[in-house]
Amino acid sequence: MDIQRKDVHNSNIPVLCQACESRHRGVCGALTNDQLLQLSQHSTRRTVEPGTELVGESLQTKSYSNIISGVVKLSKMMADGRQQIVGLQFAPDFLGRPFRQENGVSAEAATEVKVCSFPKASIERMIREMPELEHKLLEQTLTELDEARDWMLTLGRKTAGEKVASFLLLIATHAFPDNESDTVTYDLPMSRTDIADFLGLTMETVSRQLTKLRKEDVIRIVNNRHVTVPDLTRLSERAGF
Amino acid sequence: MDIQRKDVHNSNIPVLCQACESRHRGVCGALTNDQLLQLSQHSTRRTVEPGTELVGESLQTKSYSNIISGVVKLSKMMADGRQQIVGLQFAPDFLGRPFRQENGVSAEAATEVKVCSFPKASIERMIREMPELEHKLLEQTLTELDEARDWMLTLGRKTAGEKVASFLLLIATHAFPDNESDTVTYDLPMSRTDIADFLGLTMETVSRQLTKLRKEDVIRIVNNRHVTVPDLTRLSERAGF
DNA sequence: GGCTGTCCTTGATTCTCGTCAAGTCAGCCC
DNA sequence: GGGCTGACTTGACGAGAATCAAGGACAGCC
Repeated sequence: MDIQRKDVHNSNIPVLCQACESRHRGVCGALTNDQLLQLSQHSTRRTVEPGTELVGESLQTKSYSNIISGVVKLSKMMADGRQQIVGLQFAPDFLGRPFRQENGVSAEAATEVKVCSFPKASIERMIREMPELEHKLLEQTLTELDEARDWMLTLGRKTAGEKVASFLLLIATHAFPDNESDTVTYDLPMSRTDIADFLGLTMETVSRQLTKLRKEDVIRIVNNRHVTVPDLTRLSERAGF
Repeated sequence: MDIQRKDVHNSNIPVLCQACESRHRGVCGALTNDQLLQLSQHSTRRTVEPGTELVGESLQTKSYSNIISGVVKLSKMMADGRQQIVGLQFAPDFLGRPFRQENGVSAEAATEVKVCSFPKASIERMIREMPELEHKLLEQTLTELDEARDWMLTLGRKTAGEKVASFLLLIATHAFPDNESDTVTYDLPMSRTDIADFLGLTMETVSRQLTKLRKEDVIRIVNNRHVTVPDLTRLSERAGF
């Protein structure tokens, strides 16, 4: 009976949304099935290649998106070309700056990324009608602010070695948020150049520090991207904790 | 008549709130006079000396505050004592991390600071009842996130000289948000050590860069703290813009 | 197989900023 | 006045990361 009820229940949920993380951990969790249905009629799903610009400084934001899978990098650039990645976003994060145009931040797919996009107007109307949706947004924004401040400590006060270890640790924890074990394997979502832009270093320094960690068996790397951390505690000591 | 009406109108506003910036640009703007009255009955005003800890990692947050005047610094510290200031807050900012305990950030008065504090429970109840209040909080949080990301670019990619100029510019624009003229005079709200902790530098480097800017007449300094910027455009070029 | 381009690593050198150590200056107390 | 303190400045030196320059490793392509 219970199972049947659940089936009936699920049948009200738009097909697109049925397996979507955003319904659980993301902002869509604030919506009723009816609202979800209504929104899903205006939403479009797409898969984009690494390097695709999702929110540009030029490209005016006409829509918001949920990240279904993949990693998006947010970056800022100076007039002379110096670049800094100011945040990474993972599924099921909400992408877009409500109530204001993006403050000189551009968003680009770091890996292959699946997104679900809605028109700006639909979301803004729903926000006004559904305080619970705004609450979810506030929660996510506060989390992003905490993460930004953690990273400021990394940028301002850590050595190159600690920075690289901090990055490896960040990816490890975000790729497997519920990981219990002390060992973990994953693919780096970005190039050495991107890592350098995230850490405020040069590509060469990142490479040297990775080599150092590899030689001291804190990590193992195959194919430049595939990383194994045999002992997360040891990595986290290297990160300055 | 109009004047009279305004007087009557004002008489409903709690005395404490009548001249308070938070009612205009801050979160209290979301409240009706009745709600303001209700809240003000539980609120306390106090003035604290520079150096006072307002939100500690130890000290559990039992209350939220509005900053009435002065500057508050938010900082994070590593196990070995390295410190990074991750944000500055000015009147009429809201102080405190809703819905969660502070994520290892401590808040300390940089200057003499006046705050208006309310019990955690009162605010959280009002947030549930008043979506408009939550909206204000979201607005402030988004602004803080933008500022944090701007600062990440400064920390990660600017030279010592550009960092110090960026700091002087930040204070100039926050001290006089509506300044039209190209010249401005103000007091630095913090010591060289604090500035260094904000910029990810050492005290000595900050001092040398200030001297350099002074010798090249980009700024003038008297009494270590009192700064005059004769030409904001020139300062902002030095900051990397 | 060789060719090309991209991404990454490694080495040599330079330079910015941190470290360590004096030295200056204003305020304060006696 | 003299000495003390704390905040800041200045100088000499060195370490760590940037820069400049080759040199692999690997995939795609002919």
